Amino acid sequence: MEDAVSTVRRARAGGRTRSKQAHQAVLAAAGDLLLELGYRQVTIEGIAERSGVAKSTIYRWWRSKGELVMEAYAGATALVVPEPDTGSLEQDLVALLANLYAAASQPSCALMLRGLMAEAQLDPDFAEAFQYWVRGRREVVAAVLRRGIQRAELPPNLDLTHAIDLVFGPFWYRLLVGHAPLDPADATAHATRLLRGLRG
Amino acid sequence: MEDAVSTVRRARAGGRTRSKQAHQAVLAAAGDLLLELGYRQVTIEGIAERSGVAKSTIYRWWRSKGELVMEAYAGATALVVPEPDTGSLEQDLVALLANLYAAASQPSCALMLRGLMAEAQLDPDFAEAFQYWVRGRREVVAAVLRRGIQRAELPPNLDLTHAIDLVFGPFWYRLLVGHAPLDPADATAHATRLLRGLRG
Amino acid sequence: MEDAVSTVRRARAGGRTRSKQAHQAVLAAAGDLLLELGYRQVTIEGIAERSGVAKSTIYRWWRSKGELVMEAYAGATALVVPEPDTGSLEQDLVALLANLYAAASQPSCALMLRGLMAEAQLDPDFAEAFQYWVRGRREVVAAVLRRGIQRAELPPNLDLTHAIDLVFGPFWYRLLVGHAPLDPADATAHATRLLRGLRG
Amino acid sequence: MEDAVSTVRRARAGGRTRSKQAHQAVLAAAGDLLLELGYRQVTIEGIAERSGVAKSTIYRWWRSKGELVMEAYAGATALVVPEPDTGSLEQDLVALLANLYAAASQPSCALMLRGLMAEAQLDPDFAEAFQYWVRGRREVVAAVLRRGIQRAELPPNLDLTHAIDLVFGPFWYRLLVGHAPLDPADATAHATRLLRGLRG
DNA sequence: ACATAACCGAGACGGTACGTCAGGTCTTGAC
DNA sequence: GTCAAGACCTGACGTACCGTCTCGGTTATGT
Repeated sequence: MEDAVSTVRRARAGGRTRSKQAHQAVLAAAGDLLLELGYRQVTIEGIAERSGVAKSTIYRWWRSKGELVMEAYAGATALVVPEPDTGSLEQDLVALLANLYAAASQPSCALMLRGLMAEAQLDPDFAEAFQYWVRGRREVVAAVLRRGIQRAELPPNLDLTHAIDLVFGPFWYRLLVGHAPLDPADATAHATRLLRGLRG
Repeated sequence: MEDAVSTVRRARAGGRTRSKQAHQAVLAAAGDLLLELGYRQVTIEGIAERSGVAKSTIYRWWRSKGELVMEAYAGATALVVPEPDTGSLEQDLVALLANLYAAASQPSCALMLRGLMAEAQLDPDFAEAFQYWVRGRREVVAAVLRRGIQRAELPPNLDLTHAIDLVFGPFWYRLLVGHAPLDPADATAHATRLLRGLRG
Repeated sequence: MEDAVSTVRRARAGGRTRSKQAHQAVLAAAGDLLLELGYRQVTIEGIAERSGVAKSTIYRWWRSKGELVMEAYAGATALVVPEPDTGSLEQDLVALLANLYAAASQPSCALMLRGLMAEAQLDPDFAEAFQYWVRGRREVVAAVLRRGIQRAELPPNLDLTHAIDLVFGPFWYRLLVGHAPLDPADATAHATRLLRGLRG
Repeated sequence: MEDAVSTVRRARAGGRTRSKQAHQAVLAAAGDLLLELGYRQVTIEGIAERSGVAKSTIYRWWRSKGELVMEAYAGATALVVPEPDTGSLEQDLVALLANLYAAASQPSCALMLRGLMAEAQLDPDFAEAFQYWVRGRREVVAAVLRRGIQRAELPPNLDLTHAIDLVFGPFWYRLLVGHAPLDPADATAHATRLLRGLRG
């Protein structure tokens, strides 16, 4: 993951190799500070100080705060939305949504997700990276839905894009607006209503 | 609307009256700059310069950029999502969503909405004002759905909160992530799928 | 004193009369704040708040902080340097200097004097008012010295201006630089050396 | 001189070296503006603009306007009052005072000195720096007087502090109050009267 | 083995905007 | 006509971070 985002930048031709230690320290410090302060209060300078890594070193490897935070978060979240495969579409969706809701119930995780979404609105460069990540999450759901189509649990002409929007949309909306809590218990209701809408 | 947000601050007891002119100039400048530059690039100093109003005067009436922008936007958007009442739940929803999608198709409007949502993630104070506004929008939909229940187009035990999330959630999600265009033509499909999900 | 500085400004022609109360409150507040905070920290706004008098009212009667402070201080200091007349030049000078040193030993008085001198350096308008006051003090010493000349204790061709500079100069210098304390006990030594210099 | 005031701040341990160019530009701009506008009208922002150096860089090296001006002036004035050594006390004093009066006759120099003295009254931190500088000037005079004592031109029990006050006091007093011009021709008279006072 | 080049720390630098403060002017309405 | 209240423009304040740029010093190759 790391490499995909920030390494493979120039062909090596001698010279000191990149310090894994500095790299880790930066990501760790970024993660810690995000949890402590929230996205906006986190600054590159703060991360530099906390991690003991020079500001210029950070700028060498990440172009912006958003990109850095993205990477700091990417590893952790890989586990969060594993692709379920229970044999039943409904159970798959329930599992998936339950996972999602559970993750977002952790305040730290919720804060990060909200900060990332905010940054994506404000920084076009970061938006691209963020969208790339989102597409990955969407693909997981797409796979589940495709299996549902194969099993004839869903109509073959289903508009996948819209369908996936119905999975993630209400979740993000509630996460971002905060008008109601994100209770993992709601995952089942969400999934049920969702399925009814998708089935012709 | 304006008054609800920033006036009624202290009862008049002598003193020069607040300049309507300055107030308007600030909101106008804020609106213009938002369209030109996008949320992040807009600064209080820029607004002050453009409007010819002193920075301190701006800070007297608005605590943050977000609050100001909120007010600048609130008036304009009041028209955008009027409550439809066609006699048919489906047509009401279609009208409502079509309006929503149409508004968001204007890049300027989309930019504003995204900026506001971002700010709400980053500034707790602003989040409150934003949520207040969002609740207003939600209430419009709630009224539509309640009429649907009265007409027995929807089950009486419908969870309104979840239902409204299904209306706004996919819309905002697509607006914020930008993985697919917000085509007003999709409003009908969205409404249809939605209704199927809501009807027991 | 007060009137000389700030009243007799416009011929009265009906209307509400000037509030003596406001006037006193301002001077009192100014005096208090000067002692509490020192010259620089005192602001017109602070005086307005403390005295309960409107800022605009203050500006109506005094053109600047310096002028106000000057007036606040003028009454009090009238007592400080009364003209001594003991019959002996030496004793007159000792009395005069002792008075001076004693006044400056009070921190509050020292602070005021230093603030006034500072303001005089920075504001030409105020400098004029300040110089007017200083000339009054100098005249007191001039009278003492003239009596000394009459009694033949001093040469008749004495340069009074230089002579008075020798009286006040070292005093102010020490007060302003603060390199050594202003001990009233030093007044005698100062007077003695002074006399020796003045006598041909 | 410069180093004593603002450099030798932290031992080099990596990091870009301080820009002599920026340093000089700031001092030059400060000097120019002082002459053009006078102490009070000079602002850090003005100096930043004139010098082309960022405000933050100025604040990095000087804590206040006074400190900066002090340094801007300190170098220039080092030459102004060199220690005279003519072999005769009287001639030494005359030379010294003539120098002093001549410097203060230049309006620019007078303005600076007055501004520095004012600032010293208003800012305790600056007062310390100013006093340090004053002590240096005093030490020059002390050396002259000590030679006078060695040559038995002055009594051995002379109170040096008071003596030096008599040298600088009347000078500063006249400079600050402005009741009479500072004519270099007066230096001789001043010195004469002074000596008479000091000699037992 | 040792030069080369990329790495890294420190931190100075020019910037931009921040949010605050006080100054001084003006307007309103009560007395 | 004076006064308290307080809105207003102005301008400077001192701070925080930004992203860039030297520095001096430290590794790992790769020849």
